[in-house]
Amino acid sequence: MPILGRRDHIIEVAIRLFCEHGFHATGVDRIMREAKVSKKTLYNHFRSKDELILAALQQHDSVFRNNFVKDVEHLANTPKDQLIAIFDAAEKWFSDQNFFGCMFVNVVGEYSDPTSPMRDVSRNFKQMILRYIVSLCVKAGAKDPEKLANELALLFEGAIVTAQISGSPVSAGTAKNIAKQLLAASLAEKARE
Amino acid sequence: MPILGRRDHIIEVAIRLFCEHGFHATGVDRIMREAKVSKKTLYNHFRSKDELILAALQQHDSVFRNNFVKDVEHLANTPKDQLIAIFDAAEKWFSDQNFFGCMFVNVVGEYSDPTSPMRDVSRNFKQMILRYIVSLCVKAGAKDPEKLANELALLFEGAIVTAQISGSPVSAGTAKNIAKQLLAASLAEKARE
DNA sequence: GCTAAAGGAAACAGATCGGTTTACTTAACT
DNA sequence: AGTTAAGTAAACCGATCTGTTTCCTTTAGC
Repeated sequence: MPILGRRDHIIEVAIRLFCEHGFHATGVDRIMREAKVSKKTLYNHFRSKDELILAALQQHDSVFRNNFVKDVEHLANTPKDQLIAIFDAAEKWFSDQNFFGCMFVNVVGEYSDPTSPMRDVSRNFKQMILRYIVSLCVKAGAKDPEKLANELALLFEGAIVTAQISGSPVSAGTAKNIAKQLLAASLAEKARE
Repeated sequence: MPILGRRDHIIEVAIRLFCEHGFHATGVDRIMREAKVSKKTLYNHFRSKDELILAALQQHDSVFRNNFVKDVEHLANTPKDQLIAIFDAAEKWFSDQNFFGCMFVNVVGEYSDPTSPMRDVSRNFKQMILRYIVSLCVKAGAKDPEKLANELALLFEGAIVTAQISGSPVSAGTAKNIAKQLLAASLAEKARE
């Protein structure tokens, strides 16, 4: 296996284990065993477990972003419809056998120090999602795009956690329903100007 | 210290540490050290760490429920206003120095086995919150109380996680704003009958 | 074909994990 | 006053944790 592929493979395995079992509960021994890689190789690519955690979070950030945006764009064509399609993509995500909630929410539950780099990555991820929703709100012609985007992001967050705890994807539909109302109200207000 | 007081004291310390640092990261040594209790005493009251975790979750369940309902009832008098006051109580909660998100969300991030007793406790907690909101919706005269309650519970969840990650309590206001719209719409639909 | 980097397996280190046991002390009840 | 239950501090257990090191094999480039 090529060198860069090996590093990515370790990260991929680590993401899966961190998502399913958490960060403190996942030891490096298990990661190297499941990645079929020696401990020396693992520590050759990552200086510490914390660095591997950070690399996993950053990788998951970009992979999730790409997949999610792609999903939304395949599910709807106009910005207005895409704002709603966010929750269809969410439902698909929640229905996956390997859905264990949001990795960035889970990591924040294990590292509470606000100066921790893990929390930085989590905050950045959520801000990235928010910026994406803001851009759709602007293109859709919302009255107050920032406000609407914050509301939709909060709905998204609520749907994720509710699905994680209940074990059911129906929360996506609940959130979608509210989103439709908020979007319609925002567009109507704009039209009334 | 009386015997029952000692057990409760251990649980109280455990709850604080589990909330701040997570479950796997908090060792029994640290709990006994901060509770100023010997290891023998701790294992005399709890057969294992898992049993202590469960006891902590159950205790937090009832304490949180009592405090939260009391807060809501002090903040508003009518069921309709109390449904909105949920988010004022939430803002107060988020502003606390010792706010580390919802203990039941955090525990689910560390124990993914759906048959785990920790997840049972979490599901039960969220259902208890939902039933409370349903009862308020019924008393408020909502058109579809179950539906509205599910929506408000999802908003509540979203506000909690958003506050936890962002470190700001403003998400409570965002959720409150949406809640007002949903409640008004539900009551208006009912009146139109 | 030789050199050098990289990987694998496994031993090792020191700390910490959950949990048990021992020896001694405290406090309460008849 | 003497018994008993419950406490403490600390040693101890085996397992596991993150991280390092050793020794040997593979592989790739010149």
